[in-house]
Amino acid sequence: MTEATYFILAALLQEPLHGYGIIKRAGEQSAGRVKLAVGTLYGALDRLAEAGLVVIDHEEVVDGRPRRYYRITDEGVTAVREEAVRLQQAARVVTVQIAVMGA
Amino acid sequence: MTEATYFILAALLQEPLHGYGIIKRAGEQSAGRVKLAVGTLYGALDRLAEAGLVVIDHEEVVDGRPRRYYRITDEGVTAVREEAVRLQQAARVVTVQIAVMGA
DNA sequence: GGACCATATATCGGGGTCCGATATATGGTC
DNA sequence: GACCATATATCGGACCCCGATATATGGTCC
Repeated sequence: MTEATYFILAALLQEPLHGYGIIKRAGEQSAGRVKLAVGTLYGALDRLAEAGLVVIDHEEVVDGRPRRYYRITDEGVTAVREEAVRLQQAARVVTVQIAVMGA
Repeated sequence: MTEATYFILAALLQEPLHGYGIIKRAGEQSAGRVKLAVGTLYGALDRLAEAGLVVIDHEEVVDGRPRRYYRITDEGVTAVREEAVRLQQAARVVTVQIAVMGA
């Protein structure tokens, strides 16, 4: 799983969001470090939807323009949880070694 | 930093290794999850060397074939340590939210 | 002896992903 | 009027991964 898809799924854990909302949420959750580009977002959302990790929750029309809300699926929650474990383990590989160096 | 470059740097933390040794070490450190492809390795090593995160430590000749040992630089150690922190924080973004969901 | 695998380096090309640029549209601020 | 935030969508360039391929040796297995 790429970093972009990971943060998209993470952004959707609380509630369904539309595209622009995902970008903002991902920025908030990472303290500004992650800035999803729009070109990244829509391509990644298409792939996630095809993989069944997200689905379209509902669509609204605001100011005459459509707004599409995406919802994470149970499968998506499982996938992002497993990825979090992998990231945690990857981080440990380095931190443990550096801790030993310092000792 | 991509996952491949991260695990290459992690593999070099203990001691200088040659290409094939890096592949094996990365596999060991990740309990078999990370399998660096050779095509990935040499391209990534070139980029890391250009960025100054690794340098060629020395070259040996074994059975008439050269064996090139790469060493991580201080800059490389700093970079991989910072990346470990980022991975840790990224993992937390998900684990904290899921913990709250369960509560 | 031949097949296969581990060791070992190197390159090439295809494919996937990221992301800035661009287009389009509205409403608010300065 | 200019600019920015909000909002969706697409395209192309750039970057990176990785399997395939080439080359070479030594060991194991049948």
